[in-house]
Amino acid sequence: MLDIKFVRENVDAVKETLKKRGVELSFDGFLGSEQKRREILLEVEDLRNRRNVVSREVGALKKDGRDASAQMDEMKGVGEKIKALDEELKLHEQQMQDFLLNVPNMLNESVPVGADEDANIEIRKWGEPGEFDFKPLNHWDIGERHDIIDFERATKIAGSRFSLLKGAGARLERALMNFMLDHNTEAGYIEVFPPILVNREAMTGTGQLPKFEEDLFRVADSDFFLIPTAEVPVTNIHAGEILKEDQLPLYYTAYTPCFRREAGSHGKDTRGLIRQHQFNKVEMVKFTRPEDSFDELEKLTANAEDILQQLGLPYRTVVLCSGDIGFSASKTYDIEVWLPGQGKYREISSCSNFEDFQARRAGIRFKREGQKKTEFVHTLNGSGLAIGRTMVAILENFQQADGSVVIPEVLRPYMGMDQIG
RNA sequence: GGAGAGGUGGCAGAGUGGUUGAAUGCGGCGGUCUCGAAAACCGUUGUGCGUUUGCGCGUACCGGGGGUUCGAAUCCCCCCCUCUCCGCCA
Repeated sequence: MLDIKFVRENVDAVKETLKKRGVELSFDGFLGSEQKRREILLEVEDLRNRRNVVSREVGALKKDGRDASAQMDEMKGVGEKIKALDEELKLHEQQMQDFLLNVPNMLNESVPVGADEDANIEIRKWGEPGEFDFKPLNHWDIGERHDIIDFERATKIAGSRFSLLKGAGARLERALMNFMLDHNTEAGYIEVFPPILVNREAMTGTGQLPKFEEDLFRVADSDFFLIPTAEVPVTNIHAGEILKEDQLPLYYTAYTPCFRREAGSHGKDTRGLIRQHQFNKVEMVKFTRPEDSFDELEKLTANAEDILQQLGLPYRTVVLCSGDIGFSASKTYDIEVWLPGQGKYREISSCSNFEDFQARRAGIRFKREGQKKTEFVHTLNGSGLAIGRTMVAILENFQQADGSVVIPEVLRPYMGMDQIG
């Protein structure tokens, strides 16, 4: 959420950002309503003040055993008046809130302007796509061949966009999970295991609600939602808290399953593990001081990249353009891993700085040493990494002519084997 | 699911209609003392919003919402949550 004062004083800049993002949003009534809100507030607080003063008088008079009926009569109608104004005020405040909750974050000036992912800019590349002297298979073919991924039975159990991992496949999933958590823990992240069902408030705090409810699974007859990413419960760990400056920066890492409706992606990635309703991910979340957040974004991204380097998977890093970046983010790097089966780079991690956008929604603040006033922290998060897609990358990149798949060195202690097949 | 208890400041814990933003203790911060520290003593210590160049002032907040009243942490109604016991259960 943007600061209402900021929006009031920077309407043109906000409109410019909306344009860059390709978002249509009407400001009609916003400024007038905001003006009106403050006028009413002034009036109603004045009335309250009067009531408080007179009521105190009444108390003093009665204590002395004197008559206070004149004062009491004077205040008779004031309560009603306050109530009426309060109602009007609430209406305006609700309008402000509804509006602000649907305004996306401002963009960092380094974000390239563009309509869609074609305008994203590659800023780094690591490793070279391997040469194969045979036609590399898709991961689903490899999975089938070794009987480690079973899509048919998963469909029977749940439906499309679900998968059943078996044997070395299930083992690889678990190995990746543990390897990533260990990696991040060594990098200074605190491991947590949060609830994966969260309430509406938490979803609003990180920005999934109210705008993107159709992307989420909601549990029937309750107001619980299945998390689409660990970002939601982990960022909300400190919702409504005031942290001390010396607690920052705060790093967390969490493995969780993630659940997404994929409502708008019919026909995309219908085969394989790339786009699932349920997938596993290890996530990193940071809480930082405002002045540190962009340095921390670089470090966060580097940390995610390091996982790919240790696994020996070629990747490139792109900075998302204004039309492709998410609602809550100020700046985002996507890390894309090379997939020989598809012959292209695919997103495997998304690392974002949200600045104070989520912190304002969720009420995550901190106080500087010796300072009285509180400030919003900056929040960041990034995948480290999406586990299913990492499995895809390993199967496709390390497949051999004989059909076997070589397990990366760093995973072998976790896998208990050197190769699959 | 059944029965009961309870939700007050960072924590513990008073407060049942009139300067109570809230006693007291602990913790935190500042100071006195000390070579230094501990102890002791003194002082200080919530957040949001509005307003003001600033000091400040005003207002709201004692789980949430509504009601009674000149006035509510205190009375009434509804809701939520937590805890204990029983039942069930990984």
